[in-house]
Amino acid sequence: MDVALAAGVSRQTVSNVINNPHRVAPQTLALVAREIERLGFKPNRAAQSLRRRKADALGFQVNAVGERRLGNILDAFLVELTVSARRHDFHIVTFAVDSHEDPIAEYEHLLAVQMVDGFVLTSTRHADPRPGWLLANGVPFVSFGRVWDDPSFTSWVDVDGFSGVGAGVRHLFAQGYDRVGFLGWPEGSPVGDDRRAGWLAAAGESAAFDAGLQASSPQDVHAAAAAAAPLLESLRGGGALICASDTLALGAWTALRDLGIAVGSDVGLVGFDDTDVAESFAITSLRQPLADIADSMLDLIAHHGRHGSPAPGGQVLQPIVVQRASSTRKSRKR
Amino acid sequence: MDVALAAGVSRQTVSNVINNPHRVAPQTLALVAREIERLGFKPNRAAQSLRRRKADALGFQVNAVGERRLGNILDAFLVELTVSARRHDFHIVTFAVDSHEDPIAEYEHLLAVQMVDGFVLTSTRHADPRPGWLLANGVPFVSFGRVWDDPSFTSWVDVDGFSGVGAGVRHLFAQGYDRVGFLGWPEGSPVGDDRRAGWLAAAGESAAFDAGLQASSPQDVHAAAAAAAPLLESLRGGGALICASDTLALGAWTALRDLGIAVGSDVGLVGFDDTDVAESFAITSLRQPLADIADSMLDLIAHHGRHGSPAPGGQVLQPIVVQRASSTRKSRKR
DNA sequence: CGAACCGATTTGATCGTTCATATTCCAATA
DNA sequence: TATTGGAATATGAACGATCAAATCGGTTCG
Repeated sequence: MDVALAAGVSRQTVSNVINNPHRVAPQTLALVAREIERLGFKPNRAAQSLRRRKADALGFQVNAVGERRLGNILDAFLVELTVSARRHDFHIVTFAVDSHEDPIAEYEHLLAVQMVDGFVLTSTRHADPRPGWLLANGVPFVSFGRVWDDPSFTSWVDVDGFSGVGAGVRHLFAQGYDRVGFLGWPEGSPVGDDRRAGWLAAAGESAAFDAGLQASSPQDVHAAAAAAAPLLESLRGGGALICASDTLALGAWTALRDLGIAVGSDVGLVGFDDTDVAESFAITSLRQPLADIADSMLDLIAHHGRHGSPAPGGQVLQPIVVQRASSTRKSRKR
Repeated sequence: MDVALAAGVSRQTVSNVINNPHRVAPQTLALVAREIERLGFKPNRAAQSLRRRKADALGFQVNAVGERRLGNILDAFLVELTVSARRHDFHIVTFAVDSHEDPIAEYEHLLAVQMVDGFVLTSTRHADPRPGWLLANGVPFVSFGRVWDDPSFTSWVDVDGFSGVGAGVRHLFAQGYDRVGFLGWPEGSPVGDDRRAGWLAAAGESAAFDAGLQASSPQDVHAAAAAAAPLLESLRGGGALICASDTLALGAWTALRDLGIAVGSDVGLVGFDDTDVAESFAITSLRQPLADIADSMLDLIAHHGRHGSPAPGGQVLQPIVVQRASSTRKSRKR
């Protein structure tokens, strides 16, 4: 080792300077640290990885090809995750899984060749085989989004859809809209149902509550526009619509335009996720705190790595209202 | 080594079975291969990496946080790259660079610790320091998009914007639109200027060519709508507009709606990149062959890896017209 | 019949680090 | 003075693969 030679100490001492500074005499520490700095020494990851039997990397399954990206936060999430990972001394390795293939195989492979130590899961489906398999094999992982199937899985971080929509509804009332309708996904998706329940609870508190002011549509702009249109007709003149996603909100936005209803000043509109779609169309939305989410997730996984067992308890983070023109009642004239 | 024991051969023979099968006697080969299969043996990447001094991984710099993703193909590209990488025995490692930080430092770091062997560049800017540095240091890399600054950099794969727009223009004429205008970015961006030139060349061939039928706008839906509006007025009744990006096209789309002009049947519209935006709004667009691009890029980088020097010659791939409602003149009544 | 050759396989060293276990040195204690 | 203890540092082995060179059998040939 070059540094060892230059500093006149053994390789182990250099190793200790980096990994166990407290074991090294202050004077030696300073000397070696200076040489490390001077020579720009960086420990070789392959060698570390081989000896320590860990990769310092996490796998991240990217959306299958052809998957919808519009109004999807996962791409933005990957960026935040990458940024966070650096602080946690992890690297992120992407991988894809053929849809007609055993989804577990690639996870198994990456672990077997010691390419990654664990995984960051997203888009956990109903009856998803991954959490169970990972848990059974003692593989560290965290999921972005609750693993609704099984409450005993606790390695997750999620956003509070219920409270989030509630906050959105209260925001709309505070802006002076008198009724708030809801456009969600068809019943049956845990996330969607949670958000709908948030609307029911918050809007239900108002005097003018009408449980009929809701509609549902799949996650598609065109379909959402069609589903929203009749609802928007009845919200004309001071009502507002809150949606389970920005994509749905965008659908509603185009419907409003087609109906000749002024977005914001006549009918309020709020989306969910605060994707680029919301920003581009000036639609108020509920921002998922992606940076905090990524950070929490890596904390949880690092905990697992250190203690050998999953960290207890999932974490629910609060989204925040990002106000834009679509929920601004009136630009004040002066 | 377990397999060696089970097959009754030395570890080196097992290694040869995997890496140099021709050196092994057919009978031994079969025997060892069977044991490898049976025991599910996968060579440890850390050990390989240490010995061979290569990481079998490429770095991919993700968009800075806060970067526009709407109408951006890079997220989709990363997916294709990940898929392709697997075929080329590479892994993709994402990393981010703080905007106020030396952009080279992270590249240097990843190489120094032997986390990656090379890089896949995207979004090469004018006067980008990266290609020069990488070249000077003999680091394998490919760029998605020409490195316009310096024609001596040949490690790139790009899409032919000139021809692509030309194909779009011809498509529009074939559909029966009589004039084709252009909405592009402000002059000065090589990509944008290339696409504009493609319009000039193709539209210039038509009898009714009017060089005044163009406008420009930054890459933003709202701004694009404002810039497109006057142009669209003069294209009413059988004209068409081709745009330098889907984002611009989406702006034009909203402008058409606001002007009460029927998209497609009255005025044609074509975007570029074929992102989700185009699909969601039924806008005809020029599809970048991302899978082919990723494949070509990895071929180039693998070439560098094998031969120690950059592969000669950049590659230009052709985008193809994906027709949707926005450029369909009339749904045939029956 | 021995030398030379050849393909198939094995052996020893090595990549760069960390772990486990020495060793060294010096001060405090019996 | 000899003993013990502990902090600081050094040494040998190991992680799991590949490389380079050695060995082993068996042919071929002079």
